[in-house]
Amino acid sequence: MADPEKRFETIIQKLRDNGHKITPQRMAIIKILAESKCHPSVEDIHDQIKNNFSTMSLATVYRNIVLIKSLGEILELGFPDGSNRYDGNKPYSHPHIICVKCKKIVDPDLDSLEDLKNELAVETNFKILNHRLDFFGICSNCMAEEV
Amino acid sequence: MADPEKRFETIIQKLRDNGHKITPQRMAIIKILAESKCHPSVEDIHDQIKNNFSTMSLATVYRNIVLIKSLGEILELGFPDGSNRYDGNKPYSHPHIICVKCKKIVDPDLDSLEDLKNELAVETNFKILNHRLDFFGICSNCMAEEV
DNA sequence: ATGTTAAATGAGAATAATTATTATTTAAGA
DNA sequence: TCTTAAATAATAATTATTCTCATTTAACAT
Repeated sequence: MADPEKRFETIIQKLRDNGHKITPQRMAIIKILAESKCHPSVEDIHDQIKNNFSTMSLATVYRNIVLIKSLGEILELGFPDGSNRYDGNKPYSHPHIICVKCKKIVDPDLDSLEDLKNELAVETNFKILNHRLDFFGICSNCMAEEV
Repeated sequence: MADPEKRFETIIQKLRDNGHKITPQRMAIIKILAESKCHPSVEDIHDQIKNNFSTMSLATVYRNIVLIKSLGEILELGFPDGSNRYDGNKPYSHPHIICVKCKKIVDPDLDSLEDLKNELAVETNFKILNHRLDFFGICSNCMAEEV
């Protein structure tokens, strides 16, 4: 996991470089995205900020996510049930493993992913650009709780 | 790819076994899902059937997909832009590689996927149940077209 | 410091995809 | 053929996201 402070600064700088203003609302959103505890949803972000910023609009969260995504600084994870989750800490393709019980999301390091990509490139002749790899299972904690 | 005829029969039989009626609309939907050319969307299915069945309702397509999904006979692929695609031919987790130019979806055979799963299980201590693996890239055809 | 201006925001309306409702139709077994 | 619960068509309701527009404000110049 990258240092949230550094990620925050990186995103802010990128916005500055592209001529965008740094507003308090924007900073609050980026602070949460830079940390990306548990890959928050738009609602999560909005709820969290509303505690300090009672007038924070949902539209502002959406707008900022679109903007920062267009700069390549957040990764969007869409799920079939329509829930979108965001990761501003590691904004590039990487595998996840998700506990179907407690919904925890873990980022594993998988050395053999390179082998898989090589096999894929050879077999399909595609030029591979990025990926979305999610595994679903039950974490050791939830497994222990099962009787 | 499984034989679409066989897949059709399998799904129909499973519906019968669970006490569901076999209507013409239902059969038309299942016929398309059993083949799953290019993993159709709800709209694709509806449009295709409307040619023969002018009164076919969108809601019926949605309802049948929910039902057949609950019986484990179709795989739902949700994408971040909100588009959901369906595969009733191979209704279990399997990797895809998707051309970002022509949107073609290919199902590769990846022997090294087992190694990856093993590495993952060891590293995370999760009990792995299923997965969603999508690679995005450019197919050889589209690559050739680039100047 | 103050003024200027284009960008950003808040609030609510608009949109689009999906789900629910209800009256009507129909598949399947008696 | 009859009966009945399930399925359908049409449309209303719902929900997540995007748009609109009046207002505010960050950033820059003076």
